[in-house]
Amino acid sequence: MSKAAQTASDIRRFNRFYLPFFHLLTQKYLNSEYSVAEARILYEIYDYGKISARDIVKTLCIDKGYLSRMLKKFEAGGIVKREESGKDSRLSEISLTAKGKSLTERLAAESNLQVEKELAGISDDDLEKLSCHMAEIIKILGGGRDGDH
Amino acid sequence: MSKAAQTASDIRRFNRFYLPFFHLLTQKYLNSEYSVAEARILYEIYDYGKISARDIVKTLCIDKGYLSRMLKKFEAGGIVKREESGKDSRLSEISLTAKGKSLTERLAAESNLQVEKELAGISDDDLEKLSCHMAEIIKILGGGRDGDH
DNA sequence: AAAAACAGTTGACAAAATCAACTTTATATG
DNA sequence: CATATAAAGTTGATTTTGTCAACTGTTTTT
Repeated sequence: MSKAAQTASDIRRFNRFYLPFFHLLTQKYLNSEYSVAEARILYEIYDYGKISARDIVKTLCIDKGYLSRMLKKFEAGGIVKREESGKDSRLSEISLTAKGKSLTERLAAESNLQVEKELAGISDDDLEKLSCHMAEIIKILGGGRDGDH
Repeated sequence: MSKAAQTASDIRRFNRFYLPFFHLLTQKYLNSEYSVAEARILYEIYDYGKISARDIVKTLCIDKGYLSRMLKKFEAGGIVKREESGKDSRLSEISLTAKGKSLTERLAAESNLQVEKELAGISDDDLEKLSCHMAEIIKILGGGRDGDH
């Protein structure tokens, strides 16, 4: 068995433990009234400030029709706003309203709290190690850009 | 900010990187004709050899009606079989047929291959480290039972 | 023996996601 | 320039996925 095959097996074992541990297999986002897909879209817009639907489709790999409807719903709810892009009138610049920003921040905070709950009983020392191991994994797999919220 | 809150934030950053990296946010299982939920059920039965619907519901946290239908479909497809439990006639002992076993093994193999593909270009040394970091995370979070396939 | 709890099935329904057709605007090619 | 081609986004139809509650038959509790 190759090293890569062995590692793949280890990774899958990790996934089988890790995903259910943090409830990462559900479709509702936490206790909230939003789906995971919706939350991801909100985070994406939050991260970029201004972004086109096209780019959301690309980075999140979701159907453009599906996204279109969600954005419509968000707009109706006063969560996102759209302005025509000056250059290309097909594109719209999507951004969060003040309400949308605070909603997204609230969701992030709740998500953090939810994760925090699972960490109860773990020593500060081990928590530190946890962070390090994760950072190392990201480094090895080639990540490490993008900010947090 | 508490250590736990800081760690929660790190974990969420990890998740945002890790989940899309291994395509863990989709509902279709790989290229296969099975959903993630179906694959998880198959793995569960595979792991236990014989298991009741009740226990699948408990460990996977899915709706029993939903499961009932999936099992019906699996049975119709010759993938699982059910026998009445001797003791309690309400329960049925669910197990995989030979066909179901080879299907599950095929899915696992494909999943492994899929993961392996993402590992291309990483040195054996780093792969080793990857496995270690993951094992450490599992240890810290309190896991470490169950086998692999 | 009656009541309560449990395993599983089914029907009705809601939510999530996909697919293809279509409109409008921009870009490429002759 | 003109026409073809492609891209961004919208919409309708449909499928897939998941939820909820009612119901049947069985076991356990009291």
